[in-house]
Amino acid sequence: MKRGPQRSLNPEAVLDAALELMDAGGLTMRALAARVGLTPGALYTYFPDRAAIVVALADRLLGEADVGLLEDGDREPHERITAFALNLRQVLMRHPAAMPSILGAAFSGPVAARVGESLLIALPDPRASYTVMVYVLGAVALEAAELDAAGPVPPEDERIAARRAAFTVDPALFPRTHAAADAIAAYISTEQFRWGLERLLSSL
Amino acid sequence: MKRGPQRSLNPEAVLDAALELMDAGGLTMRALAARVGLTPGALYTYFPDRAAIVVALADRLLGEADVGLLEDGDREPHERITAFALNLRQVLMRHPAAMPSILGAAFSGPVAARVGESLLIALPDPRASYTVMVYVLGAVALEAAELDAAGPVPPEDERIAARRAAFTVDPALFPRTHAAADAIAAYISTEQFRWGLERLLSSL
DNA sequence: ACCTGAACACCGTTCAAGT
DNA sequence: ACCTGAACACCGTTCAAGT
Repeated sequence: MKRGPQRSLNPEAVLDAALELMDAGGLTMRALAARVGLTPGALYTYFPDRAAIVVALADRLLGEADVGLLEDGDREPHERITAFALNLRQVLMRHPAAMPSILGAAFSGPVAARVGESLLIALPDPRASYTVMVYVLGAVALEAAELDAAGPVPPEDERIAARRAAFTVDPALFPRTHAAADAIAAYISTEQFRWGLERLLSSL
Repeated sequence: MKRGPQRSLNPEAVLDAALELMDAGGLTMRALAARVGLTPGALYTYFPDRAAIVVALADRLLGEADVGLLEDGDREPHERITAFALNLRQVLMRHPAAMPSILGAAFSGPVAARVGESLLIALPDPRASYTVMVYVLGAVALEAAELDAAGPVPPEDERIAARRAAFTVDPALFPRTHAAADAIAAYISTEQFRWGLERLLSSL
């Protein structure tokens, strides 16, 4: 749905373009200006600086997660948290290049407060809530880190196969690592994510 | 131990200077060259590009953690892992500005293999090992993210007090968050880190 | 208020030329 | 092999001037 330079421009339209550029591997003020049909300097009418754009983008992405999953009264709390964690991981992995921004800005924005509150509904102990958030964001950060900045995200099974093929260690030096090669290749799998989350939740 | 331009320069000396610049909040090839008494172009004799310097730096930092803590046969596995996790957190928090690089490159370097192998000694199930690593790196990433890029890291109690003072949410909209303000301010505390880790380990 | 055009003070990287 | 000097192709941000 490319539209070229907009007739009437608003901050949301600028963010749309910024996200596309970030996904494509390079968000610069100059590229962003060109994308929305503006001169670089004109962007400063909409945002004070580049950092503000990145923060707004992070908050918007976090907002795409479905916090309603946490508040579904018909399901067990652990079930709700698992559903939300899987959903959040999926949402964030649609834009892996934005993950560093999420980590850098996640809990300052208005949407972060909404996520935190909903999490406390399902998991009233704040220490437990934060531990879950640490796990989810940590797992996604490590998963996103090994993706090419540019280009679409390959299917999970392809990424695992690529990890397995590329994996080599000296069996003499690292025997346990060598023996665990299959499991290590699958570190980024949904199954691993779910396994760790289940372990964690079972003690919270 | 400032020495100015070196007589004989090696890659390690370049990395020393690079780490200082990263801690100071800005690692650029030009600043790095000036720091070691070189012209920017000369750096490409030591490293192929800036990314290679960052990766080497990340691996070096990870190497400062004491993997021996994981292999101490006299102590319980969970005790060893706790000691190592606290040590790794401490080591990484000495250079918070390098944390994005750690996340971005942590498991490609040679030192990462050593850490992984040692972790498998204390925690033989690779899925469990990875879950611990996700927790530690996730917690440190979130803690490091809210620090100023430049300048030294303030003491933990000061950082918690600052978080508490800055914390405000609408009690009507976010009642649980409002009630948990003290615990939320302490999310970055050693106590919270230890609490989450203990919960996690108790089920692994 | 919104935007242009032009400038300022930077970047990373390359490369002929020197030693 | 190591390094300089100079250039190339970029950056983010500011600001007078226009509408």
